[in-house]
Amino acid sequence: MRVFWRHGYAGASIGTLLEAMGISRATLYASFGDKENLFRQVMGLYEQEKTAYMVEALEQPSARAVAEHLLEGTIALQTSTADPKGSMGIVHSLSHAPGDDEIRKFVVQRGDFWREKLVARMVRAAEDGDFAPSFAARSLALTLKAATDGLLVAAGSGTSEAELRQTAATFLQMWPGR
Amino acid sequence: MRVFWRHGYAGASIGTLLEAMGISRATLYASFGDKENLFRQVMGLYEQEKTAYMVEALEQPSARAVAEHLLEGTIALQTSTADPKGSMGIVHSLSHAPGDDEIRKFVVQRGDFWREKLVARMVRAAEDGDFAPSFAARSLALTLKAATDGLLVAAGSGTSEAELRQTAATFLQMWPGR
DNA sequence: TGATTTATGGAACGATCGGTATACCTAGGT
DNA sequence: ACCTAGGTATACCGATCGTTCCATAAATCA
Repeated sequence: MRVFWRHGYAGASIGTLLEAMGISRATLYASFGDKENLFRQVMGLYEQEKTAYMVEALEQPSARAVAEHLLEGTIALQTSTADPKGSMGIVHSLSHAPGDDEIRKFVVQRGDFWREKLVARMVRAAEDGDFAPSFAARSLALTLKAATDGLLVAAGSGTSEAELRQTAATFLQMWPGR
Repeated sequence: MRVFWRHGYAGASIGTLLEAMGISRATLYASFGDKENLFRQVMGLYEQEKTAYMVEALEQPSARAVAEHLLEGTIALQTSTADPKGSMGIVHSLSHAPGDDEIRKFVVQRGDFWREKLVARMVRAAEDGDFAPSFAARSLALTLKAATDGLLVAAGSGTSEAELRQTAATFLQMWPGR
């Protein structure tokens, strides 16, 4: 997972994957079929292990709490010294190298799924009166998504955790109250 | 430029570049040296042709006007049918494929340059009293940068111009007044 | 013990990559 | 008429890629 995360699908060579997994070439192909199939299973592991905070965030009681939890989870994902920086999803959703087409579609589809979950949550928050009616629920969700994606891009280019936290705090300062 | 933009450095093969440029292999190597040098010159063209709106944005009279111009320019960059979606800078700043190291450093360095320009502009805006003193100028700049990067990520994954505009409008709605 | 599964190391495959070298062509200047 | 500069087409180089195949060794189990 970390090899794909760090180097991207095309940049992760079979040899590098074998070394990291500690198995032989034949075993990999017998167990996973091919590289693309392996990546799909890896994405499942990534969502399960690394983006569980998204589920928790959606369960928060208010729009602000959702935003707080989502931003905090995004930053926490960048604090591990063992894991690569940035987002595995974003890296692959932007990869338009020839041959990466199926991979890109797959990853974008996963991203769309979570985006719509967030939109739905903000629609409910609007009904709860969590923010002023002058704000469109869907747009507010997309703005929050853009903010977390922006943080992940910044993290991937080497921005420090402290600066990420300040950025997130400022975004929350801008976040509309009821 | 569009070949690098669409496919990324590693994904842009020499053959594809030759076809797009309409020259022969020997001419390319005689004129540009190697692929990396060609890319550096392409990045210069990109900044000059496609990101001129950043300079204009920094010249706007208020923090809000800067944000408006920056967001508008970011979205306008995504409206061309001839150009690829997303940002050439972001795509390459996240590419950690082996051999892309020098390219990544170069692009990240360009991004840092513009980020600091934006920070400096927001510091001046703070002195002008463009927003409440409870907001930190640097963090506000980073938040704006995160928002534009988030928009570019969304655009790269196929988000429509209409939704990008609504997202930008909502962000501006959140933007602090004086 | 003997049979079966599952792993291994290693060779080989066709394809593609960035980059180089060679031979030929053509327009312009003196 | 001749030389030169800069273009093209084409073949080739070594390296790396994902993938397949094969003979063999280790572990599992009736």
